[in-house]
Parts: sequence; C-alpha cells; structure tokens
Amino acid sequence: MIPVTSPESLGKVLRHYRKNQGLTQVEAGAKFNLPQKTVSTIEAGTAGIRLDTVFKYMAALGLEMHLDPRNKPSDDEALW
Amino acid sequence: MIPVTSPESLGKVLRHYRKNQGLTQVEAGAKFNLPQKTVSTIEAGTAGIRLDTVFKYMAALGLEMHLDPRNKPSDDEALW
DNA sequence: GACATTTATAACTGAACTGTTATAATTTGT
DNA sequence: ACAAATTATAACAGTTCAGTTATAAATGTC
Repeated sequence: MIPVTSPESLGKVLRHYRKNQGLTQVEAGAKFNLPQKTVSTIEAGTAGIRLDTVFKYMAALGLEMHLDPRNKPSDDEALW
Repeated sequence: MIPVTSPESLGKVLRHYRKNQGLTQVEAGAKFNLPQKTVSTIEAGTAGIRLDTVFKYMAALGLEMHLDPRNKPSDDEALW
C-alpha cells in the first residue's frame, strides 16, 4: 500500500512485485516484448520513461494502478 | 477506486479529479509549469507521455498512486 | 575464489515527447 | 443563437526515449 509519487518510488515498487514473483528482468519483460534494458531503466526510476512502457510492464506483472488524494484523512471518503 | 491499466483510463481519472476541484487545464498545469497543451495531452490518454510529466500533474492535483495485483481476491491480502 | 546468473550501461537509429507560441474547435452560460 | 471561456490541435527546435546488440558490473552459488 506504499504511496507512489515519483518515478523512483514506482521503480522500487515494481521491482518489489517482480521479485515477489520470482522473475528476472528478462522473464518479466518478455511477456510484453520489453527488452531487459528497458525493464532495468523502469526499475531504476528514470524520469522520462514513457507511460505506455510502464503500463506494459505493469501488465506483465499483473498489476493495476489506483489514484487517491494525498493525505487521505480516512478511507471512507470515496470520490467515485 | 477505478482501476487504471492504460494511458486512456489514467487520463480519464485525472480529468475527473481536476474537474472535481473546479480547475481548468491552465490552472491545474500552472502549479507545476505544465502548459495547457501538455495537460490536454495527458488527459487525452496519449500513450507516449513521459512518466515524470504524469507525476508532475498528479502532484498538481494532490494525488498519489498505488499499485495492486489485478483481480485482487480480497482486500486483506497485504503484500507489504 | 571461481563460475554462472542477473542487472546496469553503452552506441546507434528512428520516433515521439516537452516547451513555446499560436490558432482552431468545442463547450458553457446568458 | 452569441459571446466568453475552455480545450484540442499545429509547427518548430531541442531532448530523450524504445529497440537492438553488445559488454561491463554486480550478485549469488558452490
């Protein structure tokens, strides 16, 4: 449930999930034709990575994203 | 709590939050020096937008991101 | 310590972004 | 329906990515 607010923190979270699944960068990237180099770049937190590349990698790891207000006072403050 | 898995859905959610705050694209973008054109591009769901640009815009709207496994069976399956 | 696996880094090309400025198209309110 | 406000689109220059291939560095195992 770690909040992600930067390319760096996103890279760390993605790496965490990948390792949790016992995958190497090559294995994880192969699912969506991302070369190992690109996976490395994503996890390193490079600022300029393209959004579609990130979503491909999230798909490879079976992840989805949620957006929430920062400093959310309580969880029952639904906006949708 | 809508799950985001593509640039398109991300753009829609960001637009939703912006309008909820009563901001125009110019007003929201100005907080982080993003020109109106860039905000429009983000909300339109352009695939190749750069990740740092997205995070700037999220910061302008006071949002943070969370990653979760897709088809999460139950909410008490914490991984962290 | 040596070997094998995994990850980081490099050079090159083509493609597409951001920022800037400006204008067209659309939406909103009266 | 008109005017004002908002959003979408365009051209240009500069920057940087993705992909490919290859290699260096780091990590882990015996």
